[in-house]
Amino acid sequence: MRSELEDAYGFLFEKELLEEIMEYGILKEVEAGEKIIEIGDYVKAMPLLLKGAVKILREDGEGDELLLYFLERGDTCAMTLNCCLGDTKSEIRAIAETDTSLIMVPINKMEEWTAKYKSWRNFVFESYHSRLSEMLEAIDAIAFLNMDERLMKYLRDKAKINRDENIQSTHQQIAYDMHTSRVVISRLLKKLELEKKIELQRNHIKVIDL
Amino acid sequence: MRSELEDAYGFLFEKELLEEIMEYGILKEVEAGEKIIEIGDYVKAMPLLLKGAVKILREDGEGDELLLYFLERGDTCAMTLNCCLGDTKSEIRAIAETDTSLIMVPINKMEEWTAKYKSWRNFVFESYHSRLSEMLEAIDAIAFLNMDERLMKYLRDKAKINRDENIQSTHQQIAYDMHTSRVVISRLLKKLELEKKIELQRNHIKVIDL
DNA sequence: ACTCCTCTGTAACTCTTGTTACTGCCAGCG
DNA sequence: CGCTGGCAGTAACAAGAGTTACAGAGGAGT
Repeated sequence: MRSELEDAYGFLFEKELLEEIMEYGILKEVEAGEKIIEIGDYVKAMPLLLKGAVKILREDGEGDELLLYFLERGDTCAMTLNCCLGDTKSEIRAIAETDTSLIMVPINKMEEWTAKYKSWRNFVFESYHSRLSEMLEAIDAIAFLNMDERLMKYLRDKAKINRDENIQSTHQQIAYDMHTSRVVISRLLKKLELEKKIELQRNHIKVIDL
Repeated sequence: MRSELEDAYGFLFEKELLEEIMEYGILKEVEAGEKIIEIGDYVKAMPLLLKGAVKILREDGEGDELLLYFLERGDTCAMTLNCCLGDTKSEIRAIAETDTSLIMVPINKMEEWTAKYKSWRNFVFESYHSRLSEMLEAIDAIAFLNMDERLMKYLRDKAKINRDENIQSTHQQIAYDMHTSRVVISRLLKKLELEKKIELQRNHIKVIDL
């Protein structure tokens, strides 16, 4: 845990802060696909990502989902931050995209560190900043792009986050993430293949035009 | 300025902080329709809303807009906050919805107060929280609602922010805010009128079903 | 090889939204 | 008074996305 923490956050935080994180944080390992936070959960700790990737989803009234963005090593969930401080329920769902390790930091420490460590304050602000930017990007995609462009963006993002141009997903899974239907995704994937931007195989998509 | 500041923020901030805001903040009055922040601007001060309302817009590549949310008295622009701290350009446009007064606080003070005043920290976090929530609401509207539902939500929001069920807008202005075309808005407004949810007159919409 | 189940491809149709084009209305102004 | 320009209503059509239905391909297990 120590070396992973230092790898991911060493250049950001002071030695004492790292020590405190080691002392009060709880290591949590999550497998790909496992749920980390559910909508409506009260969140009692804030996660710091050490390894892996997490996808953040929003849900509509009928239980259908929409992918907002991915988190990576060195990120934290600003939504959780919110919930911790405001003592409100989670408005999003977090699911491990790959096998993931994270450190759960109890809320009361957060308060303390915000007053005590400048580096922590900067981290928290920086984190909010990134998340707002990613929300804007999500809005741009939904509001300004057509489905085929959104799909291409989705595939690129996914390839990037997994560090692998080969994506192991079914069309149905993609459709869930993008809040549309399987048929639409199949149709557009075929179109993208004809445009030589991707290659299709069963349970497998290779992104060429990264 | 003092009484307005106390009205809007008195219950939030300590006396000393209010004094500091009075000392270092600059009062700015903006007329309805005037631009406050443009995309790409470097932001050197953070605004605290005393009076009026501000609309926050996002722009696509072609110069078309999309309304994200409104700010009211007691709000601040988390985006600006971001820009100040991160020294990055504004990613949004801010336009006065009504005649508005705001206090511009220089960035360097912000840093200082974050360390010094707990109430300021809470305010900043609370502000981020609200903005993230509003972004989520915006995403919900775009991703999950049909145009007619979005339009109704827009009209209700607008009536609320102006504290007036009578909206003085042309169909074209609404179309800009919602990133669609005038014809679509006219069509849907007519439909909403038939459903007795609104009443239409020239340059004027009355929201019945608030 | 056969079976079963999941995944993918495709056609045909509907619905919503966007586009183009034209008409008439109203207000302000010379 | 009539002209003009901005605004609103509407029709007709186009395009994109969602839906339903069905056929066939691929893989795992027997």
